[in-house]
Amino acid sequence: MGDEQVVAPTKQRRISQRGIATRERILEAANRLMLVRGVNATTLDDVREASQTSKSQLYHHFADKQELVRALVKYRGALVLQRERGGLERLRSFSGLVRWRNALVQANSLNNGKYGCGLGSMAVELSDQDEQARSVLSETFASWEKLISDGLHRMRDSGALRQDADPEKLATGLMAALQGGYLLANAAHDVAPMEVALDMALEHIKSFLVEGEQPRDR
Amino acid sequence: MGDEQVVAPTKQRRISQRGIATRERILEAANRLMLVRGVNATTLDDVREASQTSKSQLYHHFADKQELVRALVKYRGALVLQRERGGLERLRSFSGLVRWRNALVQANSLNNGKYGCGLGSMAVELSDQDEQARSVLSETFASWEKLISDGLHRMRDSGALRQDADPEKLATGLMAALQGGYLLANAAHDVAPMEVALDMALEHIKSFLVEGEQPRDR
DNA sequence: CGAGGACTGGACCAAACAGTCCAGATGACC
DNA sequence: GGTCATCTGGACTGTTTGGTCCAGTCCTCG
Repeated sequence: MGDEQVVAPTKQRRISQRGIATRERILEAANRLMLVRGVNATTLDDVREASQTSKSQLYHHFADKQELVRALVKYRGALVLQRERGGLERLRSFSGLVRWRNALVQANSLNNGKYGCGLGSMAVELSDQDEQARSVLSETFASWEKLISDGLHRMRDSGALRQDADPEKLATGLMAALQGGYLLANAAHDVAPMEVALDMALEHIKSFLVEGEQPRDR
Repeated sequence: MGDEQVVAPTKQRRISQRGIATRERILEAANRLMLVRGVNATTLDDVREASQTSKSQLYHHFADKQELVRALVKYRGALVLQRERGGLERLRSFSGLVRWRNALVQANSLNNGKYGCGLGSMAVELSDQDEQARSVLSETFASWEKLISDGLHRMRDSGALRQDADPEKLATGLMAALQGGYLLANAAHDVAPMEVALDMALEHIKSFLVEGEQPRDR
């Protein structure tokens, strides 16, 4: 993580390395600020100051605030999917799911549950305000769920999961538990509800494990 | 429902019926607008116009926007708890839980999943912005969960639920599934994810039902 | 029925905000 | 190394926003 160029510029005009770097710097600052303050409570002057840029740079790289927000939606989506791909694309066993859970819980407990999920909070704030942003967010959630359901499919194919398990529904349930967990943890400033929620979802998946089957990987 | 005076005025100065009515009208308008646009995206002029009041009335009844928002948090909290008390305080069986689920799903499907939960969306928007609002929201969620866990306690006491079931954790999990379901349904503009999430949580509770026990009420 | 506080209408204000503009610096390509 | 588009600094603008003010009306209670 960190330096990769996660989102390509939109327009097909010539673009310099310096330009790319500035654009990235703006997005990175917007990402940081809007995660803690929320999208609507963050002003362009906040972003300008935090990114050490000027008004003209903001408007050179983004048509207006809405475009910046939409770019941020894609930016965050790419970051989350990249991170989650790392934790999920080799998922083949229940214990892998537990490790994935632990990583999320640990990350969230570092801020005592604050801030919630970067995608979830944007979804709440933007869904009824920017149809295009909502649509991208919805697709991102779908991709995220697919990473999970692909893993569950692998588990089912390998015989770890029963044939009557429905990977898509299990993945949706797990994602809802995760998002609801983030939300409650944020309201409580305590990671505990997120743990309970994820454990419920994992317990539910566990109930579809083939009886007596033992986890196979390390 | 509709006309009950849900939230009492805060200050202990004399207050007339007309004043109460105006205050209520402002809160009702703020409630309506901020549900669809979000708190930060709704201006006081929006509220003033929608409530057919004037600037001076807004500031006569509320110190500033933050106070209005905090009053709204309590107002919505009282409304939700009132509604939920109706659906949950007589909860004694699993089928009662299913009826409760159906009511929520049906209500949400009327707007194709849009808008989400009035409390959940405020929690996301305000938790990192207004500590006092966060605290009230957190307590409201706790009260809501208690309505559920009280019902589960009754089920456990009556022998419907196994002794090793933990009503508090089950309630938290169910609440997380509900909130996550609202969030995903809002992003997808489709109630389906909420159904899947609630069904997962209900299935989980079901796994704690006493074997062979039949639902007893009508 | 009079006095004083609750309540209201709406003009007004200062600050914050998104967005514009242009002159100049930088970089890429011939 | 000349040319032209990309990129940048920052002053500027028009509007929106939260918030103030005051004159006047309504209501309550003695």
